[in-house]
Amino acid sequence: MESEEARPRRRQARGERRMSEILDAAAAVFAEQGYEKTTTNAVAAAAGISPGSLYQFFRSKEAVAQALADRFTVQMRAAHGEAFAPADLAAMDLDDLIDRVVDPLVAFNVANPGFKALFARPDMPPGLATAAGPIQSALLGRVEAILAVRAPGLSAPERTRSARVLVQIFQAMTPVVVAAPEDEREAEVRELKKVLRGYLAPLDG
Amino acid sequence: MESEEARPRRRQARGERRMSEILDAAAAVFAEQGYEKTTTNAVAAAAGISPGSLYQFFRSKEAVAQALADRFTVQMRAAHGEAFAPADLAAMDLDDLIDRVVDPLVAFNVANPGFKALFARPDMPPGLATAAGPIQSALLGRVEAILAVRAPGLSAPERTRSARVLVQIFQAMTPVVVAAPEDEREAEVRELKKVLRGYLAPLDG
Amino acid sequence: MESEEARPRRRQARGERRMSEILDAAAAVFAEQGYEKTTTNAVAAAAGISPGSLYQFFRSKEAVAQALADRFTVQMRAAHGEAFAPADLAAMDLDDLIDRVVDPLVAFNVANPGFKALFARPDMPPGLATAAGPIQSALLGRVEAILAVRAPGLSAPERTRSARVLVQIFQAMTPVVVAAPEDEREAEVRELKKVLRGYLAPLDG
Amino acid sequence: MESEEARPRRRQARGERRMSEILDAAAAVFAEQGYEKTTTNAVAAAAGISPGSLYQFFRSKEAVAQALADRFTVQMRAAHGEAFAPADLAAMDLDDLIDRVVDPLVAFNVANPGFKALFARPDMPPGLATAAGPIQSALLGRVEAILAVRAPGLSAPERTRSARVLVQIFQAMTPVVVAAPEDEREAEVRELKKVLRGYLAPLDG
DNA sequence: CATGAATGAGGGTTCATTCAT
DNA sequence: GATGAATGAACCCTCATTCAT
Repeated sequence: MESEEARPRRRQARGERRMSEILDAAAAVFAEQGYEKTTTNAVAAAAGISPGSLYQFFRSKEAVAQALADRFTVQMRAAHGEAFAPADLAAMDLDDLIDRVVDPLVAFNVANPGFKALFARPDMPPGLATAAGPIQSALLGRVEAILAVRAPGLSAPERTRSARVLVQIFQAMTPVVVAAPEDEREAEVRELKKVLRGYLAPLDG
Repeated sequence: MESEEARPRRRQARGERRMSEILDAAAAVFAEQGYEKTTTNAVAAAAGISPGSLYQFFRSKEAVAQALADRFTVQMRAAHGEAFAPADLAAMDLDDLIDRVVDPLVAFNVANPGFKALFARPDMPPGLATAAGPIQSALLGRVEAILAVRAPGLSAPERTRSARVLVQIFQAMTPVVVAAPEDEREAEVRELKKVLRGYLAPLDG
Repeated sequence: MESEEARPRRRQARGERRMSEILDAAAAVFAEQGYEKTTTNAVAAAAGISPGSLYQFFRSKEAVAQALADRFTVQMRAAHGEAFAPADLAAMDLDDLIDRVVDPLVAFNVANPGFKALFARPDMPPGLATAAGPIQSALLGRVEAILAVRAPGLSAPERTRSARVLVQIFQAMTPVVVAAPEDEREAEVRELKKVLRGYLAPLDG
Repeated sequence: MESEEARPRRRQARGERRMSEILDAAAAVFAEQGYEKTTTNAVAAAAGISPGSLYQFFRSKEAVAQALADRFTVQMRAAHGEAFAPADLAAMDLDDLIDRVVDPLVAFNVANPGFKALFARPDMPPGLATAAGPIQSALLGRVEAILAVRAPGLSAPERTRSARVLVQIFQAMTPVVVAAPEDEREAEVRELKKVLRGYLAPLDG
């Protein structure tokens, strides 16, 4: 028999797990079909549940995407967590710095092929307010923080713009890296880093 | 009354014009709504024709997108036509070269905001075979040609890869440039060029 | 070949006819199933068209109900049109007056069994703002006008209230009259008139 | 610990209480939303139980409505119980008689706003067989009994019909009375009584 | 060729009901 | 008995496409 406390917690745990499973399924389907062509029924089926059940956890298709994006944000933040510790940022070699930032991000993207489907949603009403918003800003903030240390000569607006450019580059090249066959991936990553270095080097104090 | 010969030709000419008008309308609607959210009826209405008529010229919505992409390819090719004339490529200053290539492309993208809606279609079934394929390869070929002249040390596969990287960068940053308010566009373009130069400089013979 | 003027008019005429057919079908289905249980697909099927076609004429199920209510209003107004001519209202015998008002209304309700399904929609959000609103106010206004002539002693608020009572009575008894087998209908109508007369006689100047 | 005999009885008592609570909740929700728009989950939530539990007491949504109607019938019967005691019916003043019958009924309706939601259900398949059936017949029988005393000249069928008319009137006007702001209620009730008296007076022996 | 009404499969979502715990 | 997650049929509505005129 369950203790009075254990029951709700277990219930909740089960719910959390289900939500997670649904998001896993959604990530897979979004990755394969894109956001618009993805059916909620397809997501439900991929999650092994009925369409009705999906709506017990998420109010709408959009809410699923939102939650998935949120989860990606959290996961990504965790994925490269200490990479941005400002402690040794100043002294580090530029190449090392780039490795430290890029490698976990690439690993994350490779491990989460559904990510890009939400990261760049093109069919959204207003210009930039996609579900990717939070993800983007998370990255942006960190890159800006790095620039503040490594390129102190930049004015605030310049720093913001440069950060945006770097994130943009990363976003642009990531799909190619992810889509590349495993044995070419390394080479693609090298190119990505070259681009970043080429842009960063002149700024680097 | 029309001559027996003139009639078909005129017919054809009228048809061409109609197709062009439809594509104009499609470009506008795609630009505003994105590919998936665009309805064929909306395109027909924007073109001032009936839905049935649209299907007299294009087999499907996809075919409209395809044709539009093709037209963009041709227009773009024309837009920067002689920029790639190999004559003086070898001797030119790198910054000048970049200007020569980038400026017309940017101008084209600014003038054709519908372009990017097809250029980066995320909801397409197979990995990369979007309607943008032809556009991309057109660009790719030219960039490769330039690299062949400016970076003769590169092996063929390296050249291909580098060209792809350059095109990728361009594609990634173009939407930002296009979306930027007019008075900031110049600055965005400068950043784009910085990125390209940063990547190209080490390769440049 | 159609004249330039005839074409749009004929088109429009066809559209009007279709709308009318849909409303006929809707009236039948509403009458049989009630508003909530009525399916738009059922209405379309009853009208001999596809679900999609229905939506070419009406934006939503609600819009169908609205249009039907409007049509009923117009038809009903026409049905007893001159019955309310104020000319001879003053001199007329009370029983005759009641006959003049009630008979056409009853005939209308018998001929339009779908009417009551919209006339008293219980599942609508706000208290009284159903599609029947206009119908009710149409009747109300006319009854008030009659009272102004026949019961000049009533104050304006009293007149309004009395009119509402009369309309209420009529609404309440109409479903019974309509549902009654043909050979009992006459008797039911007599009762209805008795009720009305019983309420009106003391007011009648 | 419960005695072997007490247990089942207590169980049953608890069950009765639960059922009653559910019906309370149902009455409230039906009153607010109407029958069709009311969800069983909403009723369960309002009753503070789970959807599954609701179905332990009632076979279906319809069964809940039925039981609620039954309970209303019983309550109403009790509410005006002795009002119909035939003892002094014959001698009573007509106005007094009406007061005696109407006042408790009005009070009951005011106190049970959910009543009317079931009393006049429009979306029911067959002509008249709504959940209100029993309620109606209960009232009907009593009114008929009164008429038998007060209007002995009426034939049996006439009596039945007249009773139905009276009940109909009452039903029609009750929603208005209930919905009226408190300070206008009295006036509405007066009108209702006027209607009833106007119809009854000629029949009254 | 043009038209635009017509089509109908399918999408997102709801809700009465069931069932494993 | 109680729970509440799970179910799945069905609803309203959209839109790419067709076809009679």
